[in-house]
Amino acid sequence: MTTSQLADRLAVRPASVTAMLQKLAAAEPPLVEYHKSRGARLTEAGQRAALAVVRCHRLLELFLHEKLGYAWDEVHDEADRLEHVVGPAMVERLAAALGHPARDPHGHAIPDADLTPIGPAATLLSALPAGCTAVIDQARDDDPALLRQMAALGLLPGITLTVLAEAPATRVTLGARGATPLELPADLVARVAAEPPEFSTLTNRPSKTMPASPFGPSFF
Amino acid sequence: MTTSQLADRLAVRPASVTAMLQKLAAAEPPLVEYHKSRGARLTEAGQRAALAVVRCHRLLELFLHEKLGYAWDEVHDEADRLEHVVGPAMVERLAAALGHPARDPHGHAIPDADLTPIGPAATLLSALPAGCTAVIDQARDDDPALLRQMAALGLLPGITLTVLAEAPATRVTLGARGATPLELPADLVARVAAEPPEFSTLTNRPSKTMPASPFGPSFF
DNA sequence: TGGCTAATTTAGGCATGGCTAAATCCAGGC
DNA sequence: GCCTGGATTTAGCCATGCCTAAATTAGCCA
Repeated sequence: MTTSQLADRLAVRPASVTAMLQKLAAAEPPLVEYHKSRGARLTEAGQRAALAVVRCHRLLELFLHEKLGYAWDEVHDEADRLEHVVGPAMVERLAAALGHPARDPHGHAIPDADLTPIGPAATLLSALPAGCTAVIDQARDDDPALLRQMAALGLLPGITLTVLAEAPATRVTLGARGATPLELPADLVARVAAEPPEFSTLTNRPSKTMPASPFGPSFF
Repeated sequence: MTTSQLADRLAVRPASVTAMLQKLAAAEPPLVEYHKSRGARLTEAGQRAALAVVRCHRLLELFLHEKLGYAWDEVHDEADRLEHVVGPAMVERLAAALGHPARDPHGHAIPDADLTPIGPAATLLSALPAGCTAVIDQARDDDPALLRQMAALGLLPGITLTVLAEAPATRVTLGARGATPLELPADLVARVAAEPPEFSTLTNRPSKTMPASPFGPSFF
């Protein structure tokens, strides 16, 4: 990662990134390996620290959705604030209370307690060739409007779709066959990933109901 | 409240208190009414802000105990960190998930959603006259050792006790009558409050089991 | 009323994590 | 091999919330 890539992602000035990278590289143990004017990369320790935060964030998202009845487009911001103060003990209690889940409400893998690195994401819808059949795997969690749009279209993790055309616009059919074709917006197909049915661990498990949790929180 | 009283309670230097009081008094709306060199007092808005934090803190404590299986002496610190980042929506969802409870695990009243001020606490055990029968009402939540000691003695909110003697040490019997007398440490009786049975809303409701939650979290 | 002591406030620092502006670096084009 | 422009780093500020040390205030007693 270069300094400016990080600055863009974090919506922060490059100078601030430089300062923070220097600090993280000087930490004990160092969390990044930093080569002046040349970019930085996570160390082993840095990757574990990052995975711990990701684990916490995703468990919180699932908790807010499953146990408190939040809609799947509302959980990200709350989790973002909570993730930095939730202690390790609470993370594990949350995991236990949720049954040590493998995925958050958006389909993202939840790192296990050992902080094993998680594999690469599935393929973006925008990269699927026409004729291809795939299972929705995950969607970015930081754009509520995207998530609401997906819910409205019935485009949820676990749903199977078939690509009819990729240009000029992505046209797909949902479900098995014969359903009415949908035209998917370009910004959507660039931020939703899918997998071949034979790879998906979500197939035919159309997630209780990501959007609004109409049944209410599970412990009422 | 004077500056030094606040400094003591907050374990902070008086100079820091002065600075913060000036800031809170200058806030819009002002949260404290501050008279230079003369002390400060909460404004209406300040009291509401404080009650909102207390409500959040106590709901979190109850949540951690009831839903995540924390022991009652472990919840305070976690709640202290969480209370400042939990948003208003989550507070109300927690309240709903817990059934809009009136008390936290230590017996403290939870302010309602309207932030109605809560009444004065019950009487300290140390102030009960010999011969008096009372129901344990609440205990300070910020001292895990005290809470563990109470649990070990069976001194839980809702438990009825009778004071046999107040000096030189407080001796009590727990439960109805005839039980073996207990001698209570001075630091304990100064931090646990009780009420006359006819005032208590906890009578004969010896709280499922404050200490360890042996049945595990309620939604397993 | 003067003065003394304790309480309080002011003045000036430190660390965090952001910022801008200015210097420096470096890679590609000539 | 230079030179130039974008990327990067440095230098120097700002706000927060805490600190210490010094000045000030206030209340009490003679």
